[in-house]
Amino acid sequence: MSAILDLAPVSVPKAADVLSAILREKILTGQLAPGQPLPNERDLGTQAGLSRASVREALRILEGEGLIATRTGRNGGSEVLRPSSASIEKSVGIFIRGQRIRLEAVLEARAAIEPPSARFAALHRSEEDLAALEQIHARLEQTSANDDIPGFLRANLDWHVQVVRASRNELLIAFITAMSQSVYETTDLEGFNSTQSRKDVALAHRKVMEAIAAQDGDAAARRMGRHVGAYIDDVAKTQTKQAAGAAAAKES
Amino acid sequence: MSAILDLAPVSVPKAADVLSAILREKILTGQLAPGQPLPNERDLGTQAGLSRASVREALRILEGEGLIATRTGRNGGSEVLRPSSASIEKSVGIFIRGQRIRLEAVLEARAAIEPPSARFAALHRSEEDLAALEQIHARLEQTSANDDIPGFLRANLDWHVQVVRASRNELLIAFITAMSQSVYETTDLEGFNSTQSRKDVALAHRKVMEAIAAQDGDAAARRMGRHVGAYIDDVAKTQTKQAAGAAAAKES
DNA sequence: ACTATTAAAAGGTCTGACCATAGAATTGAT
DNA sequence: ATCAATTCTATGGTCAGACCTTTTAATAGT
Repeated sequence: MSAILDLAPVSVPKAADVLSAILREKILTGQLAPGQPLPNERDLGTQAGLSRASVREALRILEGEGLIATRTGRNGGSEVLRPSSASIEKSVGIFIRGQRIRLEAVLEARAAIEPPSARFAALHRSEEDLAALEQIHARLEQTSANDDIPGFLRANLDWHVQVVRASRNELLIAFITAMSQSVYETTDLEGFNSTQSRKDVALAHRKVMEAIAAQDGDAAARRMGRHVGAYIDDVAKTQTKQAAGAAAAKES
Repeated sequence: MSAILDLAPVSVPKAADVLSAILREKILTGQLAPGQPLPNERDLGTQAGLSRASVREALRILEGEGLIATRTGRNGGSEVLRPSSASIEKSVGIFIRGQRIRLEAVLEARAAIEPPSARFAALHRSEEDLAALEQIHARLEQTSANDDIPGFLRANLDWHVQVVRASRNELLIAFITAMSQSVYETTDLEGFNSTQSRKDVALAHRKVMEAIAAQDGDAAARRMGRHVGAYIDDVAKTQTKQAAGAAAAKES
């Protein structure tokens, strides 16, 4: 007969996962500080009692998480990195593309984050933040005057990111940056075809900047809210028009 | 003599990166649909003209990005996954830990996202959403009555996540979920020691739920804003008290 | 028809070799 | 002594092939 042991399904973790988990923990707890070099792959294998192949898989995992960087050549090897928002941006980008998130949903999320961010920006902004905003705004007006639509879109997005930067909240910055990338890639440029619409954007930005400069959080949040709300409406209208256009074209 | 060719620094991408990029593109564009099996590693190597080691590194990268899953055994192999918010949660968690983001900053970001999310929730919520909220709320009151502080915290966080779920915005859901995990791990439980503070939380939740049920977006956003604002103040106070206590203990 | 055994197909791991790259060390001419 | 060209070497990148482990299909036996 056989005794019933009521064992939980025994997990068989892979060597590379175990090693990467150990190293990840050392990095995240600060035992391995940013800039510090890891032993070379052969030594790591010897120390861990693993083959070089397994060590390499572990390093690849950490590299994918943005925790280390690896260089070839003499004095090469793997170096510990400070985790940046880059991997958040990557995963958000994959999420948006993979889930086929609609542009309106991305804009909606952006619209949710930006007004409170503008409030924080008004409260926390430094003089450098204001200068950066002004510089981007100048670029916005320059590209607008030159009918450089892609440049205008770029400057527009950069301005919004910079507002959030001024909030000094690293998470909000990471989220906005991640979404901006996708917005840039999927935004239709036609919405900015008219000089008037570009002037409206510039004016709204100017009002928000004034509130931020004056450290008036309420006004900054309110004006930003109106601005992004109007923008979403515009996009919706443009897309409706396009859909109508497409339908008309189909009929002919 | 040697002609000047003005070459850009020629990039030497790694085999695994190239292969993973190709497969990633096929997955994200839908050429490889979720559920579909990839060829086995040996075949992939033959098809791509690469060694199995390189193929495995490529698969590991995709696995880390949550794009495929791999099983061992006969009928095993790699299968395409639908990208979920799991990898966003992972990268946000690493970011928070690695950058040593303060709890207040996480709460601040949450406080920024939740009021607009509550507004969307009021506009988009289904009956199922309301039922889910009620159920979590019941758990909150149950754990509160039992002085089950960890359970109360869990129910509390779950409720906030569920509100955002009702917003139907996948990105906001992903962000909130990601942050909640970190909040749960780092929140000090002392803030909920008093029966009164727990009752305050329950009451605030009730008010928000009423607004969401009534599809009153403005009220939902306003009430949620007050609730999370009060919560942040509480945390700040608790931490100040703790700091004072630590200082006093030091002096003695 | 059911159970136990065996076989096969897949991923997981290891070994050891060799290639490619980048910086260090050496050499040699001025 | 200095600088430029050359050679060397430490490191990651790649490959080939073997073997182990896990899972399930196929088979044999009752």
